[in-house]
Amino acid sequence: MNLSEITNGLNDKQHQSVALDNTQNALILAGAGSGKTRVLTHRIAYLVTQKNIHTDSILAVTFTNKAAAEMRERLGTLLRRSIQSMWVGTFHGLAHRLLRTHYEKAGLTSGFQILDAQDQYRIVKRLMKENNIDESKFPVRKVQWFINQQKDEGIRAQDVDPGYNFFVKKSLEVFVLYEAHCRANDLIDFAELLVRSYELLKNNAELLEHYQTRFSHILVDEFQDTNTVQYKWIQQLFTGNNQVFCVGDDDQSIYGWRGAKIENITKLETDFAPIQTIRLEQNYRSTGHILSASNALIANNTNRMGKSLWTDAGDGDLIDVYEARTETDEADYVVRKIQKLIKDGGRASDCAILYRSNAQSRVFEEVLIKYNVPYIIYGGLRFFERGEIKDALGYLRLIENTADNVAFERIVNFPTRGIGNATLEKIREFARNEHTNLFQAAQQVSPTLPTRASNALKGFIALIEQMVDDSKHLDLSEKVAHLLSASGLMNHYANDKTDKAGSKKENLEELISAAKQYKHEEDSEMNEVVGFISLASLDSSGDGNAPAVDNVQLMTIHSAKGLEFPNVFLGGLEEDLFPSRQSKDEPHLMDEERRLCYVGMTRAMKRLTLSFAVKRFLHGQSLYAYPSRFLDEIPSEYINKVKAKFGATQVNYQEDDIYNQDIEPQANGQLAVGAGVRHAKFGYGSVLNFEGDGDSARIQIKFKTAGTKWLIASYANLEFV
DNA sequence: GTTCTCTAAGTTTTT
DNA sequence: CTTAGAGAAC
Repeated sequence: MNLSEITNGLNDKQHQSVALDNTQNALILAGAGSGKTRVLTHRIAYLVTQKNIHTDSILAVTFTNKAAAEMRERLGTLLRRSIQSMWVGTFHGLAHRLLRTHYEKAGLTSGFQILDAQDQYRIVKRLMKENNIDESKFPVRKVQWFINQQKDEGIRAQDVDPGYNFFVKKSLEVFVLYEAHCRANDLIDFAELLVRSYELLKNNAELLEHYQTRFSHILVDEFQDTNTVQYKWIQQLFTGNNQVFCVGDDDQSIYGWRGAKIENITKLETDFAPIQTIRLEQNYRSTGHILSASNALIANNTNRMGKSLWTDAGDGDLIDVYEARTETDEADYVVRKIQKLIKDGGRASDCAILYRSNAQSRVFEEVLIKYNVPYIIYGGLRFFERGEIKDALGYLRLIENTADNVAFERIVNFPTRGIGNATLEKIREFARNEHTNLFQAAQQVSPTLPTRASNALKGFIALIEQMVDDSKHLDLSEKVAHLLSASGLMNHYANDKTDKAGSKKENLEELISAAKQYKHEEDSEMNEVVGFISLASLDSSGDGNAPAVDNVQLMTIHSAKGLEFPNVFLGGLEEDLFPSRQSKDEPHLMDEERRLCYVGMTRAMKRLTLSFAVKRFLHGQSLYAYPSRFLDEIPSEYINKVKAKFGATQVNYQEDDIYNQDIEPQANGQLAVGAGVRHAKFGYGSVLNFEGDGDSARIQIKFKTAGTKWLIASYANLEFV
């Protein structure tokens, strides 16, 4: 591969960044839509092909799994060679890898488990209860928050100065208990992954030196989102004999609430000196008005590093600002506009609806269903975070490692089998006194219990032992399938009357196929089951498969970062919602809200629509709201104001008459969007959406009486009418 | 010990 | 509007 292949189509600044001398540290201040990912991947390609840097010597860190996957893919096609051995991943993913490889030196056993936010919450809550700390005075969530905040700063419990703040004092008590509990049980929460791997290298000079020598080139994406520990992690690997290449944009820092420090970008210039700073300011994404409006908005922030984006793409359309009467009116306007775009030849997937908080998605969802517009929601409750999935994984974890106490607690009495709190408390006490795990404690305690409890517990122990035995020779997906039926989970959810749509059962079936699709890396530090379980904790999205059908995309602005769409609808621009109420009192929080708005607006390529509702139903009550201050900060010359005429949204719309809709039906044989179907239990309905074909197809159907559901073709037994 | 019903409290963003 | 928790009835 020659140089021109790599630098082809890059502008001057991009070219300069990519082809910097390989002994040079660099900070690339890359504005929204300035080709940041491109520069990063081409830089790696340049190093590998032009400077003969081995792929093993490259460490590339991103913030999200999505970004890491994208980078891997782009590099694969660009380099046309295996990048297997290259360390590309998220901070958390790479830290995890370090800990798995050197678990002993990190003070862990090979079976250590990752705690997700929910697991952590449960543990903090139980510790507080056991130690009589009043939850009403010290909310669990706040204490959990406090603990994570310290850890994001790299601060251990013993290093916290309680001062005279009573809340801090109490939280610190819990922090101490929590740390002891995690150490005793081999538990690693998200923040701990980073702190522990940082300490691992700090305390093992040879190990640190090994990685310092190995990684001659360290590349970091989204540098403005790094927190203190992440910064120290990078700094520690840097010796001056290797090079860093950091890409970031201070105007897009939106994770301050999670401990991210924008200042880290400025600190780079001293801590990694000499470092060359290059600004990428040409925007290739948005048209002129959108860009000017975004520039004007962000100019209201203080302490910017300074940067002004420009484009030669022309002015484009004005930004529509819609004044809705209510949140339903807002959604109605947005969805009908999307329908019109589709009718005029646009694609649904070219449209994105963005919002500040997840709760706002519901109204949009309802209206999209009403108008039969296919959609997909990102975020919200993620696949691997669903209760039924965590139950199943609990069994998988316990079978893999009976010492897994978190898993034990979760499933010992689920589905219910007569093991109550009284019994559990005895098991816990025994485990504490004898320094053993809960499963072993249960084995010891069971004969001493009253008959009923004893039998119940013995039954559970036998069940797990049997499952361990049975699944020895099964592969991963067979294991999952087996445990679902043997544990009684599948049966439980199949008979669950509260699960009206049967979606929990479907999710469990989905878990089997997720296990089937899981690709385990041969040279991994983990076995297949542990690898799968870790994936479930670290990559909560779970939806690896892209939507097969053309869908409108709904997500929070946070999850839209790094993405772009031809048509963006940004809703809920009201004071106290966006900017959020919690950010009002603190100028630096307000600045972050503004950056968030800036990120949202700069996702748009061709058309941007902003909207706000005069009256909004939120938190169970209707409130009148003022338009967001951000709207006032956009000069009126870029804006086209749209207002609801009274009655304008009263459409002559018939529930069942999907043929009156503005949607082009998509078809795959008999299976077609809009096709009428009959289901034995749910009755008549029409197809809204589908993925895949044949028996494995998943079909979304709006039933006349039973609501909207996703069904699997092979189970649903549909009759086309 | 389990299940049902009622009340109260909390609601930004995510690896 | 949701969800978690308490209390009562089985």
